Order: sequence, then C-alpha cells, then structure tokens
Amino acid sequence: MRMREGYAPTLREVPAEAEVVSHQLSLRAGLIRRSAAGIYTYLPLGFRVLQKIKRIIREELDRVGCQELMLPIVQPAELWHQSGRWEAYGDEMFRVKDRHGRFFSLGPTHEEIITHLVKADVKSYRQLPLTLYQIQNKYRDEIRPRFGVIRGREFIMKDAYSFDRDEASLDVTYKKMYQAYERIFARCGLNTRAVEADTGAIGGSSSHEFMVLADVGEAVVVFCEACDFAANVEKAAAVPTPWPESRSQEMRQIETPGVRTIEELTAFLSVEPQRMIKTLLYLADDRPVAALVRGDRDVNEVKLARVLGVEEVRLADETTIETLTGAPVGFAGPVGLPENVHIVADLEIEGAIDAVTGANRADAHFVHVDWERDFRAHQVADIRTVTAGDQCPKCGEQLRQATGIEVGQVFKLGTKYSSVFEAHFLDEDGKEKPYVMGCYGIGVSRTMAAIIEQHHDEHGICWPPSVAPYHAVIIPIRPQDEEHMRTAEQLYEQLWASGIETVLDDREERPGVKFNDADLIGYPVRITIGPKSLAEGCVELKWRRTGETETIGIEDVVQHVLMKLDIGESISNP
RNA sequence: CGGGGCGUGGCGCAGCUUGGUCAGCGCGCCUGUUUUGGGAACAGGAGGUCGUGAGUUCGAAUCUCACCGCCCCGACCA
Repeated sequence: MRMREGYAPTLREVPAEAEVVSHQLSLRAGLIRRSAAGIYTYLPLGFRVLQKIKRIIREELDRVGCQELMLPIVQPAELWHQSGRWEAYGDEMFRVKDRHGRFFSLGPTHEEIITHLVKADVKSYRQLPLTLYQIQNKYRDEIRPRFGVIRGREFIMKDAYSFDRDEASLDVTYKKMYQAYERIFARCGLNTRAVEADTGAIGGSSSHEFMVLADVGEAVVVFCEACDFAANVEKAAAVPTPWPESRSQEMRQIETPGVRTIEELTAFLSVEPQRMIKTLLYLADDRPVAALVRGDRDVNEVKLARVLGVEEVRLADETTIETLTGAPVGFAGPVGLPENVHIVADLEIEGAIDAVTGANRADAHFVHVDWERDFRAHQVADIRTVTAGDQCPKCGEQLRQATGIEVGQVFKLGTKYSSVFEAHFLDEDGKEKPYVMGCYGIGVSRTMAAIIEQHHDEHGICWPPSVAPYHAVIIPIRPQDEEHMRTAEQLYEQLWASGIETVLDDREERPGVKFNDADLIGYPVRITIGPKSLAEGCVELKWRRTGETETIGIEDVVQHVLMKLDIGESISNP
C-alpha cells in the first residue's frame, strides 16, 4: 500500500471517547471508528489485522479437521422458542420483525440453528464426530458496552460446534479444540491462561476460558502459583475455613438502631465480620431463598443458582424482604425465618458457634447464635466467591487473583440442545441417541484489542508480525528526490514479491511525521531510505519492538527482513 | 435501570456563572514560499443550523423544560 493512495487516518490526539489503551490506540492508529455505542467500523488497517487473526484461526481449526460454514445472522424465533431461550436471553437479544409480523433474532450465538441444521443431515454414527465453525458478526445488546471493541454489541466471533456419539468422543474433540486454541493464541502473540470456567446460562458440563491477563479485564480469575490450578472466580471452588473458636452462650437479642451493614455492625459491636452470618434473600424462580455466608464473604450467585438447580437467582426487592422477614432491609437472619424460605448455608457457616445475625426485626440483631441449636439450613454448600488469599482447592497454597480479558471459551454442552431439538443419530447398536455436543468461541475483534493491550508502548502499538496489518514500512526521507523514490519503489516491489507486506510512505511529509505514524501504527520493521546511508548503498532498519537499528546493503534487505521477521506461516500466498 | 460527566468545524478544547462585535483557540485540511533524519516556519484560505425541539426575551452557544446521543462508575452483599 502506498500511503498516498491509502486510507490510514491517524490521530494526534486521543479522542475523548476512549479510556483504555487498546481503545485509544485503535482509534489513533486508524484501526476503528465508532458508529454507535458498542458498534464499530473497521478501517482498512484494522480489517487487515482481523483478517490475519481469522487466517490463523482457520489454519489451526482446519488442521484439526474442522470445517467452516456460514450460518444466518437473522434467525427465526421458533428455534429460540423451542430451546426456551427466546425468553431466557432477555433484553440482550436483538429482535427484529419482518413485514408479516414474524419475529427473528439477530444471532447472539448459534447453537439452535446449527443443531437444527445438522439434525436433518447427520443420521448415523458413521458421520460423527463432526465439528463445524464459522466466523461472523454476533449481536448482543449488552447492558453496558465498554472499552471499545472489547465489549461491543456487534462483534466478530468465531464459533464452532462439535457433534460426537458419546462423552468419551466429546472428550477427545474437546481436548483437540483446547490445544488448537492454545496454538491460535500463541500464534497471535498472546500470553493466555486457560482457566476453569462456569458453564453459566448456556448450560453444559465443563468449560475453560482463555484469559489474557490485563488491567482492563472484566473477568476475575484466581490462580495458584504452586500448582497449575486456575479458574474464573465464578467457578472456583472455595475451601472453607473453620469457624473462629468460641464458647457457646445463650442467644440474646440486642438493640442495634440503624445498624444495617456488616461494616456498621463491626464498628457497633466490636465483633469481627468473620463471626457474623450475612443473610441474603433471593428469589429462585420466585421461590424465596436465604443464602448464609460469613460476614466478610460474598455470595456467588452463579454457585447459588447451580446448588438450587435453577437458571438464575436474583436478589429479592425491598418489599419482598420486608414481607418475608418482617423487618426492613438490613436485619435479616436465619433465626425464625418463615417455613417457606429455603435456607442455604455456605460450608463455612456449618457448625457456627457464638455468631451474630440479624433478628428479622427492625433495629435488632441476635448475638451468641449457634448452628443447629438456634437455626438450621435446608442445604449446606459452597456458595461463596473465592478471593485472593484463599487456599488453593488443589494443593492448599494461597490463591492469587487477577483480571483478564476472555478471548476464548471452550465448552462441553452435552445433550442440552440435541435433546430439545430431538437431534438424534443411529448408533452402532441400532439405538437412536442425541448428539453429544460441544461449542467453542473466540472473540476475534476482542482478540485484536487484547493483542494491543499486551503489545504497546508509549509511542503506539508493537504488533507481533503474525497479526500486524503490514510487516514493514518504507520511509523515504526525501520523497521528491528521484533516486530515493526509485530505490524505495524497487525495494517495495521486491519486498512484496517475497511475501513481505509493505507500506510505502510516499507522502510529502517531514520525516518526523512519518516516524511517529510508523510507531503509532506499529509496523514490526521500518526501513528508512535517507541520504546518509543511501550514498553507501545502504538503508536503515529499525525494529519496532526492540528499538534495534541496523544498516543493511540494499541488495540484502529482503533476505534479512525475511529471516528476522520470522513470519513463516503468516506470509500471504494464495 | 441508578449515579456522575459530556455534547461548540475532522480531532482536542475555551466561551455559558453575569444573555448583546463570541462564534473563538490549538491541531488537522487547502494554496504559496522557505524548509526537510523524530509531529517545521511564515503568509493567505476553506470549513460550524453551538446535539434536537419547544419556551423565556427586543435579542439565546449562554437562561428554562423536554427529548436524543456519547463516556465513566454502579446495579442492590443487607
């Protein structure tokens, strides 16, 4: 690309809309422009990066036997009704109506449509296993789009779906995909960490998320440095710590006017929060539930929902709380709750002695509350959120915590969708069985942002060569000098002929402008043609990532760059 | 959805409190001259219904109301 013919608009100043570095640099380097909240245009440079990422994905997936196809974005509502997700997906799904009044969704994901598709054509175990994927736009009307392309409402996703005859076969497929993901992200230059993940609303038995550790990450993960344990906090099992030692005394009600929060209670009673029982009232499918955790712990709603066997739980509203407990918000406790409230205690609450809880009465708490003597739980389970400092569930060492950007997820679905769609095949034993499915996603546009988060400095982006929009830029210091331009043009042609994607910055700009743009856009190597070295038949190379410079004879440039770029698989040849 | 901030040429902003040569500054853009190894200087120039709509007023970017859009934080942890 010759700069004078190209569309690579850079910005000197940071647009007010951008807060995080990948977003700022994406705008400044001319990769993206915003169209609406969470909806972006990909400019030519950004689009090239996406193409590179997609190419890597395709190569790695094709290598393990996946096949690409293209499913519709606009999907009939009936399929979603069948799976129950027309309702379950809620406001996050974009819905459109056609001229006849029929409803469609803009696909947020494609389990429904692909299960329905494959069902019609795959009738025998001989046709399994099968893994299909596509790369296309997805639509999710996020509550709050943010961080540029990291959480958008329209985004580019690779989604794959696997169909196996049984769990054992799915395990093999899953592992294959997991390993393909590791290669994909490594080739994108990303340092990722696979963590155990919750299976959430999609449902299923097992899942891993691929996390790029970064400050802007929205997901919180815990990991152990002593062993290989790593998990999303939503999923990570919490190892209970024993209830603090104490002596059993007679339970007593005390006046605590206006004291509602654990903090206030701690100050008011001079009692450690570890000795308090926090009681949260939830509605699980309209059934009232009280969740008990230690005062310094947080309820993990994902775990709670799983324990209760419901899709999701939501905190009860004030009115419901008052009806159930007979007290305003802030004074709930497990002692004397109505029969219809299902009580779930966290593992740490079991055997509590001498605890403090709300008294289900305004401005009152109980002290010296004992487990079983004063209250009972219908269920005891791990329902709290893990935090840094907790014991590793695998080896017992202390866990650490970090935020990450989730760039990919692999997922064992089981028969969740094949069952509802009656997607069956005939197995070797002559019996009809539902496919055992898996699904596998990669946020392609998000991956681009994650790469920038991991590869930038104060001057701009430092692309890994494998995903750089171009590998090299040639900067003639004096574009009006015929010899300079002749050399530049020749080099440009030679580089392209060797598969090195090159930009020729032929603009009538001062060198400083071009250098700064080159740093901002982040070409892995810059080739400067200036009077000093040209007189000796040389050009200057500067490597973006290391800052290393070298002077090379013109005739050696192509070979040298080719060798040092190490773009191997990413070189474009049809 | 709640809270906070913002909306003035392509980008970044000032002006608004105290209505009246305030529509302005920097960058970018166009023309010319001189320049040319890390965002040049000078001269000239193009470009804006001040988010939208009502209202108050002799007069509104500025005051009032409504709406729209954007960004950030939060979304109930008792």
